Amino acid sequence: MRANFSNMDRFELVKGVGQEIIKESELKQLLREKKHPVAYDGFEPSGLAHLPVGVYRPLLIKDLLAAGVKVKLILADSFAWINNKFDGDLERIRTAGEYFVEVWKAAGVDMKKVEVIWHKEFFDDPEYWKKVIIIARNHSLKRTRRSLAIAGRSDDDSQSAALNFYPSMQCADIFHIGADICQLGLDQRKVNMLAREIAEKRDIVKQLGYEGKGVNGKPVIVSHRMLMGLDGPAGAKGFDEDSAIDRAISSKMSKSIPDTSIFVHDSAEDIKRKINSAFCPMNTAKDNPVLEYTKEIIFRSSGELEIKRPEKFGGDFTFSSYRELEASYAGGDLHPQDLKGAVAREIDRLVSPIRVHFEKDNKAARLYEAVTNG
RNA sequence: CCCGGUGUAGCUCAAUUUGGUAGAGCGUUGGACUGUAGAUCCAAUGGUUGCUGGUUCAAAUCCGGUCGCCGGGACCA
Repeated sequence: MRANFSNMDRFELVKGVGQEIIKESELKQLLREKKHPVAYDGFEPSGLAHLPVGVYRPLLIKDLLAAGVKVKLILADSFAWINNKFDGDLERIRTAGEYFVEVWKAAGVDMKKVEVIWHKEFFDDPEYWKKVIIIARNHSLKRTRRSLAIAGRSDDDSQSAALNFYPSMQCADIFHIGADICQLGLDQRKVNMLAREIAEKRDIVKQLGYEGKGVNGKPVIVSHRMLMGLDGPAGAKGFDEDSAIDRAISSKMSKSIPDTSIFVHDSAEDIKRKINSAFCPMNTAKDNPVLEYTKEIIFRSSGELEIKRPEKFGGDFTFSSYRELEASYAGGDLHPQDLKGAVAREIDRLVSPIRVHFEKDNKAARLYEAVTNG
């Protein structure tokens, strides 16, 4: 990897990670001002690692690291506990968290450069709770409910009251770790926006100990894309007022729907079968999950893609950029079935080291076992 | 703790009033059509009716008990 990136290169790298950036001008400024700004991502340990978490996120982390960004990863064990994951058993939640760390190691992330934070540490810190309350004091209950972005608005009232702590806590995380960049999924944008709004008050920023962080005491938001499920775009489910964002979130690949997800433990045959049955309209680049994986995963990881196909369909061909491939596909020169073959092969190439690690390594196998039976 | 509602196929629900061993849509699988998928058409797959005891020739249905979920209320010295 090259050692000296220009600020413009660094900007392009970070920009490439985000589907939405609030705001680009601030990101530019941040990268100018700080050689090693802090970005954070966090999530609740639960279930098995699928493509977005097990393969895509590691690729994004690598890009951030390459841009000189310091990456902090919050394993939201206490959030999972509040949410009653694993029957509220913190030990099992922690095991699930360790499993994910193991996934990223196997995916080739240099975990020495990534700071892993267990949220439970904050949970036990009175200073953290002070920040949670300061944030809660500075926005309305209505705003908190809006930030939750729970699908199916009609039964919002029957949700656990504990969920109301989420937004204030998640915001507090940002200030508590002094994150310059909120690098979470697009589905988390509302909470990040809330943090920006709260950060507009100077005295609050001071109380939260966030002075000098972000840009002018405000965090920059770099929301990464939600990879689509294998079955393609879904209708809007009410996650956001913006219909495009709503659809993007509604269409995301979900761990809880195994048939539309690829997991890092899937065999080459599984992957082939799943990709082959994926939604993939001919000549159409928009809302096409297979093309999305091609762009976001394959080209992000290797920079070229070889298509193998019978002579009668044009013979083998190697694309050296996504742009080139998309044009060919949109023009009808590249057939979906030929693309699928190549995509399945390349996804397996990325998944197989992880899959094998969890089969061969004793510690990893034990974690996998524990999460599977959890 | 009390009152009410509810529990039926993987999912959403019907059949309970007038007992006769369960249906639909969606999903899943296969086929047709496309050199992929989807859409469309055809076919198949689907359930110890929460659990338990009883009444009856016969119980998803009636009666008792029990468990889970949802809503409301009471208690708050």
